[in-house]
Amino acid sequence: MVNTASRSRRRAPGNTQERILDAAEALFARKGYQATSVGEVAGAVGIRSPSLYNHFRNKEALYRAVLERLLDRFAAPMEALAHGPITEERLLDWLDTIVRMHHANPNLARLLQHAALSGGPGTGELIERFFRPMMMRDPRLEQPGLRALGESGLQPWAVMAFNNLVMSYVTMAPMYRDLLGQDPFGEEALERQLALVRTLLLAVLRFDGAAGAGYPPSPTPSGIDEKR
Amino acid sequence: MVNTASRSRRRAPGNTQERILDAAEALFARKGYQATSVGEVAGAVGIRSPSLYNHFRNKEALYRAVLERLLDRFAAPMEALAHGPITEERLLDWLDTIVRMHHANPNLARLLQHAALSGGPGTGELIERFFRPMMMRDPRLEQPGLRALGESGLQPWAVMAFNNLVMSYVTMAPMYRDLLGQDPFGEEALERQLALVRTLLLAVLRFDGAAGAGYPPSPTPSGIDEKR
DNA sequence: TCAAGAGGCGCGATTATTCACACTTGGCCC
DNA sequence: GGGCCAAGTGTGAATAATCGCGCCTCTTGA
Repeated sequence: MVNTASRSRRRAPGNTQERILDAAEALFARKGYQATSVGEVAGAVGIRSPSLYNHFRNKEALYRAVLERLLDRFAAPMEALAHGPITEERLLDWLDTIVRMHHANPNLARLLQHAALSGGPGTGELIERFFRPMMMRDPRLEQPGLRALGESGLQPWAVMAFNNLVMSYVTMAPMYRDLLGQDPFGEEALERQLALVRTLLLAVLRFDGAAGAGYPPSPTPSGIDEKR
Repeated sequence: MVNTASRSRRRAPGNTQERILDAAEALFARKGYQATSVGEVAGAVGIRSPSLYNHFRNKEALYRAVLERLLDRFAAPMEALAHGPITEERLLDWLDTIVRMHHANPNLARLLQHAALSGGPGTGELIERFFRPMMMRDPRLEQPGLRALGESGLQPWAVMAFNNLVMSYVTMAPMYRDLLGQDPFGEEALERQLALVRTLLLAVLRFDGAAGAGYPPSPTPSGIDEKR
């Protein structure tokens, strides 16, 4: 479908727009929206910043394009989990899928984390499009253990917890790199993270009544400085 | 000369240095090191940026002072957990404590998250002083379920997971504020988070064999307990 | 009277963005 | 083929704003 008949001269090795998006994604993910300069992005691509404006109206448009591309990448696999009854093994599948997605492409989690901390353009849409769908109280919880979850009103909290668990692995990984003595994004680490997360889910499901409000109102260990 | 305009009493409640630290902490926590300008900090305090240099040598020194103060606040309660044998209920206490600490003062978690994503001054020290101590393979695991954890080499991974879980609650909370229909930093939310996290820990401890050996897609080729 | 601390001024660098301009193309007419 | 133009994509120079930060003066509480 793509012609690209003649080999480009010394001009553009590939689609510049795509290369800008790649570079911008990496930089926005690492430094956030504000701390990333368009000159930096341009430099990473190998052009000067004014040239970048031939492809994107401004910095914000570039950022939104990056977001859009990332959300699209995640949309399809998530959609697949959206139909049919929810069983234990389907929950495991869901976990498995998002762990692998974030592992294979950590930048969405990083951008979401930046947005959660600092805000920035499009944060509202981000919430609506990425978080809202997975937080809606789901009437499809059919198994007894799962139904308890849904009816106790705990479901969104549990979803949040597991989602945080998965995303923070990606966003905090650099901190643990040395401590673990293993590349957090290697194959072996992925398997370990998968096993751990799966174990947690199974454990909490089996635990059952767990969800119930039957928890002692916290013993309050030692003094914790409140804000003055 | 004439432009006096006669400001209000310039005697502030506490000394200016403290107020600068407060403002800087809030801003660094929200926007990160690079994206925060000293003018912004000064503005929040109610002074001009050159005045700020009467109290801190430069931006980096200010940032490090903020870090220092935060680490100090967390040091004492953490220290309390550092001695004696580790039992199930002591683990629960530990979780309880750090959840409450982060809840009462979310800024350390936010700064750590920024540092994990973008680096910045003092990131190395942050790792050594905050993460290293809690990641060291602990010989004090005495209960059978816990011993399995330690000997399987899974301990650091489990610690990381629970720490991530607690910290990401703080750093991601803004995203969920609307979705949960509740202030994530209110009293009620704290209790809920405490119950959830405690349930998770108990569940995974009870789950036992949890170590992961029994999981199909996780071969776990053994022998990872080596430390680099 | 004195020093701590606040503010005005300003330098040099960097920011996002615009503009005028060069060059390389593919397509079209002759 | 050659001539020609429009579109696309690159550039350096220039804009105004903001950045971190040093210098120097003035106010103020002790």
